[in-house]
Amino acid sequence: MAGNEEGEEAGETESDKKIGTGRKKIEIKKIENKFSRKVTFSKRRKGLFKKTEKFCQLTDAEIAIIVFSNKGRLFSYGYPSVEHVVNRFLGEQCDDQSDPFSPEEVLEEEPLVGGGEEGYWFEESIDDLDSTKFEEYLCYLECLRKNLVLRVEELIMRRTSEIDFFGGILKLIFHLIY
Amino acid sequence: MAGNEEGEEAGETESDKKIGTGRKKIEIKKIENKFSRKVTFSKRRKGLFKKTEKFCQLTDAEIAIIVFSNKGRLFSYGYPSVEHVVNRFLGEQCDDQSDPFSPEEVLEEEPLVGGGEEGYWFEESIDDLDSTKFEEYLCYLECLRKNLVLRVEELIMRRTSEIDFFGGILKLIFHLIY
DNA sequence: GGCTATATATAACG
DNA sequence: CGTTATATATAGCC
Repeated sequence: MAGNEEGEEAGETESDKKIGTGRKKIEIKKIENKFSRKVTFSKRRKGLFKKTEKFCQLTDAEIAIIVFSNKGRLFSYGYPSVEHVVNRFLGEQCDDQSDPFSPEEVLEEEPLVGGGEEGYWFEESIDDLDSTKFEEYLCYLECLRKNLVLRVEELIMRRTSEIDFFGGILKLIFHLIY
Repeated sequence: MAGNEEGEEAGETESDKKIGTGRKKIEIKKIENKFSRKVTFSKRRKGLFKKTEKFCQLTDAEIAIIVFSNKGRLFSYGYPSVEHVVNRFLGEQCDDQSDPFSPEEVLEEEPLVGGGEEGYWFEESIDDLDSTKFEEYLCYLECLRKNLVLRVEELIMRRTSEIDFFGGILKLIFHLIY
């Protein structure tokens, strides 16, 4: 209330009423001044991450936020973790929720191969393996190929956008070889 | 200025001065009431995404934000795209960008495995194969895994554009399984 | 980094 | 979903 437009003249007898410093509305365009941009980046990034944190604490949502400054520095925050959310995101790519397909999870679970979590990553040559390990290893390779075929076919079947398709493939690859 | 403490009694002759509705400070804990949580989720998500957009427009940063509501709905925003940033993020995980690799073509050539053009696509169970074929098949699977690992690592090392990266992966997959 | 005035986001309500 | 009081974020300056 009582906003006298511009003139800020005379009669400033209040001692604890600092004037002349305040904020202006800025337009949302790239800040050209390098230094100002850096300052704004720092301040707003801090605010953004803080807001992000509050958001997921309040709403119990899973979230990932990844930022690269134009200088290339990486900042990220995630709940429960960036990787978790990113993986879930990549997994969702091949299975749209508007699709009345069977709602079973496609990625994200199943060891895929009989090797358990650690997988089979043998440094030795095949000859060094005893027959049991060898059989397991063979099964692993078998499963690798089969899963590859199945998953790729599955992905092809569904009509997702190209980029989604590729994202799913990438997730698949990592899942299978590591 | 002129904030009369509490008493808001009498003399409310201004017609366009609604009183009595305002906001309280809330504590940052999971909102237990399901409906309130949903409302807060919607409002804050909107605000968060808006802020995110302004942030990257002002500072020219690359950003990805991915949200899953506790009901499982996915929301995301990215500049230049979620996928781009996520991939850059995944790339950073294993290798720092200060590496100027040679720009030679990675894909497009080499049969990759000793199986010849037709590949090995066995319908029969392993037991039905004679020992020679079995060994060949084993070798094929071996090579499949090794090539997968090598190629993916190779692709990750090099900083090619996103679409090239995915395109390469896709070609690789088809090459390996068909 | 801290400060202050102002712009923005948003809780409680209709 | 619109409104309004209030909490928060932050531009400009130190």
